[in-house]
Amino acid sequence: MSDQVCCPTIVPVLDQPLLDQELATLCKALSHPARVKLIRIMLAQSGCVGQDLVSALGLAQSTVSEHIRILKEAGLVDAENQRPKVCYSVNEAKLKRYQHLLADALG
Amino acid sequence: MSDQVCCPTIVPVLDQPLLDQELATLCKALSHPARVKLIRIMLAQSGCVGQDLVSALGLAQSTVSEHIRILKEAGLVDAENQRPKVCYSVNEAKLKRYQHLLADALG
DNA sequence: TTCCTATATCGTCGATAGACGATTAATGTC
DNA sequence: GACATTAATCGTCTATCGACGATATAGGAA
Repeated sequence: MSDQVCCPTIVPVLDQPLLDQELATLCKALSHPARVKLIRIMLAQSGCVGQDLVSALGLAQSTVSEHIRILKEAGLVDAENQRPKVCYSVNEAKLKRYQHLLADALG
Repeated sequence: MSDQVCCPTIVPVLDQPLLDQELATLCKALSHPARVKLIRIMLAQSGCVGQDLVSALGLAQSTVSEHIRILKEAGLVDAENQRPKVCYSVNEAKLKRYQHLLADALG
């Protein structure tokens, strides 16, 4: 048991493994600068075709596609098929949820 | 060049590689549930000794130490030496900066 | 049908993450 | 001095990430 100076009592912090996991997963999705930029671009123009994202990032098409996949998997990005193109856009609800979780967990 | 339906014009999104990187780095620090929980615990009791964190997480001491190191490296956690113990606490300023960055970049 | 375009997926590679046990370093205590 | 306690570091292992080129897939256009 630890003592006085810095933490006199051990506050029982609620175990919230699901929330910890959800927040961590969302953070992970944004843990790469390319993915942050993707979100910024999509927000700025309310949806964007993949080709333009490839140009904007200056990475290989397969690499950008993979970043988009990760964002979709986290629920942060939606894809609307307009064959042969695809329109990607930010899922605003998920973004809000993310910020809510953050505010909730981290004050 | 892409056309009409989903993104009529290509909005020139400001290149902000430093901000993208900073936000991504902070997100990465929180991209593991154990680290989210560490922050939650530290916030709940305004500082905490390592031993208690080890008990709370149920992971090996070396593993917890590594998670703490990552949080310190991101600037999210400060350590105050109280030999032989160490008191860890959340750097509130950095936390605020994180939320500010998020709000700024992601609306 | 035969191309062309746009996106997704596959396979590969090197780098990094995450876990652990063992060890080290720094103190306080006996 | 010998010992116990606490945290940091080291070494090792497996798993995952991030990049790329090559290929597959699905439509539209000629």
